[in-house]
Amino acid sequence: MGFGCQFFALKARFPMHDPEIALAQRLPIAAVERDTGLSKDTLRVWERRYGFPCPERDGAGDRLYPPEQVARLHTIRRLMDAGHRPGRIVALAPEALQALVDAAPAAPVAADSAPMLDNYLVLIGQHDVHTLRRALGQDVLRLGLVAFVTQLVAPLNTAVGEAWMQGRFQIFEEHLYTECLTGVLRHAIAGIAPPQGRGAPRVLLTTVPQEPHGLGLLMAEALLALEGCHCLSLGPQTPLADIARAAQVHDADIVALSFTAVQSPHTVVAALRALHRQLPLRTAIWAGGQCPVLYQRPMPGVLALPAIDALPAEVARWRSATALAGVDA
Amino acid sequence: MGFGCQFFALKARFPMHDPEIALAQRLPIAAVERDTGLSKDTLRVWERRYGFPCPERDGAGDRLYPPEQVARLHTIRRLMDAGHRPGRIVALAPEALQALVDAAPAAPVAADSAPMLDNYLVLIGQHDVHTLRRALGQDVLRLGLVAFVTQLVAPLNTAVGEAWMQGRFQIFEEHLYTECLTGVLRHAIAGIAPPQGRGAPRVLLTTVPQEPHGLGLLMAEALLALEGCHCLSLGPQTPLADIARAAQVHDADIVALSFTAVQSPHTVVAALRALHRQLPLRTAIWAGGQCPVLYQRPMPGVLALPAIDALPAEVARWRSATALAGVDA
DNA sequence: TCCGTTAGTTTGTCCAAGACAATTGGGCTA
DNA sequence: TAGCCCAATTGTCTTGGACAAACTAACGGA
Repeated sequence: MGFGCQFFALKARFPMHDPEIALAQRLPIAAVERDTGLSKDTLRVWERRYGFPCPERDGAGDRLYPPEQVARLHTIRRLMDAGHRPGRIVALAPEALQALVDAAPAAPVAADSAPMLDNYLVLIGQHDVHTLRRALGQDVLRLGLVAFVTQLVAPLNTAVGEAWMQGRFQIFEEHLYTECLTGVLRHAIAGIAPPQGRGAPRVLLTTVPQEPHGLGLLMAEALLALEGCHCLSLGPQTPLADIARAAQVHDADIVALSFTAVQSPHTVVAALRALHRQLPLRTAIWAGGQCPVLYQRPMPGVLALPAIDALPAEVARWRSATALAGVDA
Repeated sequence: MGFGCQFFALKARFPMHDPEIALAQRLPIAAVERDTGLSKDTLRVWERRYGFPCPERDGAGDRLYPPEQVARLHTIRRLMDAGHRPGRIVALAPEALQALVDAAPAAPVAADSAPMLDNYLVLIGQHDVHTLRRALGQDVLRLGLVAFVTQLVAPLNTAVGEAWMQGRFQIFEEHLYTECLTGVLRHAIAGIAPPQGRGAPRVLLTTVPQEPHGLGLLMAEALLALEGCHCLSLGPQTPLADIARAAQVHDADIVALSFTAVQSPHTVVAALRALHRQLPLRTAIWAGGQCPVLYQRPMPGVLALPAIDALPAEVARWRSATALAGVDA
C-alpha cells in the first residue's frame, strides 16, 4: 500500500559500505539533517558563514560530520528553540554553549503539583512502563479527566520537554512517555459517550503536515468530547487541502489544530493563513500548543488558545454565540 | 517544550504574501516537496533531464508549480511506488500515465473476506466514523483479535492503500480509517494481561525515523502481546541510536520494526544494517510491513516477516530455541 | 518617556550546472 | 536457464552567488 503521500520521503544517500557506522560514526549530511532537524542548506551556509560545523570529507568530497559536532549542533538547536539567535551561538565554543543551556530559566510550576510531577519524572527515568501506566490511569480517576489533562498532563509535558532540553532525558524516554500517555488518553476518550441533540459543535482535529506530534490533539479531543462536542480526529499530518475537504464533508464548525515548538514560525503562519482561505467562512480555526508565534500576532480567522484549560470556556462561548445567531444552517 | 529533535523541521520559504493561495494555487518548490515526497533536488534534476515538471517562475526566478503539474507528479509518485522507473514515466503525457494506473494489477483477495472488506470500504467512503468504529469493535469480538488482525485488518490496509492509489479515496479518508483503527487496536491491546513468568520474550517495538506510519506497529503489538511477549512500544520514528539505547535499557530480546512502501529501499537497508551493528548480538531484529526490499535480499541479523500472521509461529520458534540454548542471562 | 518609522543586519531558502556512486537493465556467454 | 559484465539510469552532493523576509537598533516626534 502506498499509504500516504502526506509524509516526507527524504531519501538519504549512504555511499559505500554503511559509513554511518563503519567510519567511526561520522555522519553524512543527510543523516545530520534528520538527526538535528537542520536542513542541508542551513548546515552548508553555517559552515560558510560561521565556520561551524567544519565536517571532514570522504573520498568524493562529501561532508562527514564527527559525532561531537553533531552533538554540538544538537545543543545549538535546543538553544534556538529557546529563543537564541544563530549568529550569536553557532560559532560559540562547547563550554560557552553549555553555560547558556544551564542558564536557561526554569519554568514556574504550581507548588502543589510539583511533587506529583517529580514522581512521574522519576518513573519515566526508570523506564517503568507498567507502573507509569497504572499511575496515569489512577490519576485519571482520582482527578477526573479535565483536571488530569489540564493540571497534570499539560505541566508534565512541559517538564518532560525541559528535562530533555537539559539532557536529563534521552529521546527514547520521551517516546516512552508519549506512547504511555497516548494509550491512557485514548482509553479515557473511548469511554466518553457521543453527544446527543443537535446543538453540539462539530470539531475536526488534526495537525498540519509538518507537525508529527499528536499528543496535544488527544488532550484537546478529551476536553472537547467532555464538553459535548462532536469530535472527528484525523490524526497528525493532514495536508492542508485535505483538512479543508474533510471539514466540508464533516460539516465542521471548528477545525482544531495542535502545534509544538518544533515548527518554524513562518511555516505555522503560512499554514494557518492558507487554511483560513480554503475553509468556508462559517468554519472557525482554533489553534493551540507550545508554539510562541501563535500568541504573538493575532491572525485573521484563527482563535489562539494559549492554555489548554481555556477550551471548555471557549466551547461555552461558541454555544451561546451560535444560539444567539439562531439556526444558520 | 522542544519535544523531539527526532522530527524533520523543513522550513518552507514562502516569499511575498502567501503565494500558495494568492497566485492561483501555484506552489513553491518546498510545498511541492512535502506534498509529493519528491526532494527539491529530484524535482530540479527531473526538470533538467526529462523536461518535466516545467514550473513557471516568480519575480525572483523561483519555481512556481501549477496544480496540474503537482497532480501529475503525484500520479508519477504512485506509479513509482508500484515499481515503475522514473525515466519511463516522468515525461509521459497525463493520458498515458492514467492508462498505466488503470492497468495496475489488482491484488488477489481471499474470496470469503471480500464482501466484508467491501463493506468497510463503503463505510470509510461515507465517513461514518461511529458505525465504522462499532463495526470494527464487533469484529474484534466476533473473530478474535488474532484473526481480526491477520484476516481483516491486514487485507483491509492493502485494499485502502489500493483505493487511494486509484484515486477512489482522498487522503483524509485514509487518515480517518487509520485513526479509527488505531483506537480500536489500542483498546484491544490494553485488555491483554501482561505476561507472567520468566520465559517471555522481551520485545521493543518502533519504526525508524523516516517511517511515520504506526499502524503496523500496533498490529504487531497485538499479536505479540497475545503470544505472551513483554512488549514495549516507543511509537513511530525513533532515531537509530535511541532504539539501540532503549533496547539495552529494556534488555530486549527482539527489536520489532515496521515499514511501509513509502520508504526508499536504500534507506531501509541502510537503517537495518546500522541498527544491527549498534545492537548487542543477543538482540534479534524482526522487520515487517509492505516494503518489498525486505523480502528481496536477506540481511544479516534481520528476520524479515513477509506476512504478519507469521508472527505467532516465530515467537514459538524463538521460545523453543531459547529453551534449548538454556538460560543465557 | 514612550511609541512608530526607517535603515541596516541577519538568516534561511533557492538557483545553476556539474560530478559521482550505487543500482538496474540488457545483452552476452557458458 | 543461469551467471556475469558493461552501460545506462538515477538520486544526492557539491560550490558560490543571490534575494526576500524577519529581526535589531537607531532615530525622531508626541
